[in-house]
Amino acid sequence: MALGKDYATQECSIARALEVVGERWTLLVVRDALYGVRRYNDFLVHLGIPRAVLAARLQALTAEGILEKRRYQQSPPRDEYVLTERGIALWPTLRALGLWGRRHFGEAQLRYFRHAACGTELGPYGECALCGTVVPVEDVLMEPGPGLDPHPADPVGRVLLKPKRLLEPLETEPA
Amino acid sequence: MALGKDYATQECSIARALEVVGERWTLLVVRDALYGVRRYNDFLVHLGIPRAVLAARLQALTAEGILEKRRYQQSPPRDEYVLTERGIALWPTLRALGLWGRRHFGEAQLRYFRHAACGTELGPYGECALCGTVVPVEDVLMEPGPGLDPHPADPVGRVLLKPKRLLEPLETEPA
DNA sequence: ACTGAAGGTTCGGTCACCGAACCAAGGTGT
DNA sequence: ACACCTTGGTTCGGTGACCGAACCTTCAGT
Repeated sequence: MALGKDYATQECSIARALEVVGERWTLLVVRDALYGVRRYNDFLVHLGIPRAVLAARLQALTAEGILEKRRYQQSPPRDEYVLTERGIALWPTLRALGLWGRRHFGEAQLRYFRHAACGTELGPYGECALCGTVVPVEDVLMEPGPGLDPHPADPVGRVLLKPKRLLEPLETEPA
Repeated sequence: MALGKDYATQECSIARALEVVGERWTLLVVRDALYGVRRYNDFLVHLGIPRAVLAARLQALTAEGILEKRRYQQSPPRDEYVLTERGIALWPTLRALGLWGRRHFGEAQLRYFRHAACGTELGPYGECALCGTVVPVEDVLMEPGPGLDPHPADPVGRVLLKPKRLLEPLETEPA
């Protein structure tokens, strides 16, 4: 966990995973990256995370091969953080966690996740019941649900109100 | 998260879930509970967790309705902590997290999870390919794999070397 | 009365997290 | 040329979570 003490005595893949993504904020950064957030400032305003913590998480996730830092313009030099295959592979975990949270602690449907090809809402394991396949992350269409605040304070939240595919980068909005 | 600051600005089931199970050690306690650990001392020696932290986690998980504290003998009064339905529902999350951890950071197979009825190893979503059904947690048989240390230092680890079903309580071994 | 096991609580130290302030590089406006 | 803005950070002091170790309580057995 890169915390004071690791889970040294644990011989367990779950503990290994938590060492990497178990710290505070880490999974929410990955979630935002799945939603298409790529830039430091967008993570910052959407998560409400302290700047220093965000910088540390981005660096750690990059070091672990979950995010990749990529120059997207030369002048002025700007980098974005994009999920690697290893990071994308966290989608089933986040999906399971989100379903559990909604079922047991939240009532309202905040977002729908559909198979982009046919519009069918995904099953609990990210599968499309109609097509009978597990839907690849980039073919998942995310739409706002009835429980979602229609007027979020932060601009990133507003951009995320529009239906879009996972991983598809945020359209940078005009200031 | 019951941490200094919660994920207040997040309107998201994942954030809600992490508020409940996102703290250090929490998911490992739930994992152990799935493995059949029920008693304070067994959690303690198996996790190597500080006593105060364990007490806090058990209390918080009980308050959230994930564990249930249950008197299992009157004299001396002894309580055990058992997963509720809400706690058992975390199995898919832990399964996904464990698979991710093994695939991306650990090599060896530490434990097998099989459908007790037919012996088939579970698929990524806890389904039995042979029977074509999602296997209920209590029908999952856990067996040690080749990567697991055959002589763990702690007694609970030794008991967990024996194949057993999830949720089935540990056989208390003689001192 | 003494000992031991189970299940905690207390305590002082360290380290992660917090918000706010500051910094730097590269445009942009005037 | 100069001020100012945007982006992406780093630094800093304060708070609180986590750490190991020690201590405490209840009850059983002898």
